[in-house]
Amino acid sequence: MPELPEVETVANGVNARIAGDRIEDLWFSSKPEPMKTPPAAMAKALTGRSIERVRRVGKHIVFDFAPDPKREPVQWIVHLGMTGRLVVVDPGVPRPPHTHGVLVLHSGRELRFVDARRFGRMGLHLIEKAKDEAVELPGFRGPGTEPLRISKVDFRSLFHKRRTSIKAALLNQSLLHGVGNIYADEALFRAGIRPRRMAARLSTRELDRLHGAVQKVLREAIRLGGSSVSDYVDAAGERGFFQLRHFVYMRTGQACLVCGTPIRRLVIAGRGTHYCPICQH
DNA sequence: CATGTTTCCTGACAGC
DNA sequence: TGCTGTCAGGAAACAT
Repeated sequence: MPELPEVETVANGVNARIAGDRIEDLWFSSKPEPMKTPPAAMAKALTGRSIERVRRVGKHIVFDFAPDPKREPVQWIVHLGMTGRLVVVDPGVPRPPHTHGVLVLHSGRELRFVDARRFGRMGLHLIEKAKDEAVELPGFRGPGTEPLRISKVDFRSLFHKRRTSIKAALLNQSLLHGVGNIYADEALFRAGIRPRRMAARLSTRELDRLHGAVQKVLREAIRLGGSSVSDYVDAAGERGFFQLRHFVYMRTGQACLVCGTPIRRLVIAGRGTHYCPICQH
């Protein structure tokens, strides 16, 4: 499931392959769920555009285009949801099932959005002024704060009044953007904090430890190409390796890698939550 | 406003 | 073998 490290890996991979290419043609499936913007409007706005850069903002993938004085500035935004894939393929490769969007590029290659479960989204963002950070497309949530850039002080103030569990707060994208279920569990383990603790009751020291753990775990995961837990692959179809470094996620009943105690599972905010009852307090 | 719960989807898997 | 039921979860929509 794509969280910040997986989305970053995909965005960088797509960028490396198609930056500078031009959109010649577009195709979209008839499934309404993945479309934040009607397909006809997306096709009209994007045909002929030159792709300047592809980058990650939060869990969103943002496509920036070369300025065109005759046309309104736009961005194309893709969210991978649970099972979404964005892959660049050479001409002639058969389209797999659950393909919902295809950009046919000038080079002949295709950028495809494939998503079995249809939790992913594609949409157009009309911009008046080019904005570097914000994703304000109606229907797409604002970016919250980038966890890799937030300072210790800002991190503390994000959570210190929240009367909910720290796990739920970490998953709240209007606070921190990009942390999902895997990295919330892994960061809480590394910080030695139980997921059910109320955010507002954490000490400054604990919040500082969590700040460090979130950044460390995300950086390490980016370095390893993300976690391939279900079917995640990057833009070249390669799996990541961070799943080999998981201490708790999906390890219910298995021995804690630090103390040997069986890992426990509970449900918080509707998500499976994994922790060590000895290492985390 | 803040927080909790339900819903959308299909593939994988367990159990019979 | 093939069916049924359960589970996985990001985030919008809805409820409290």
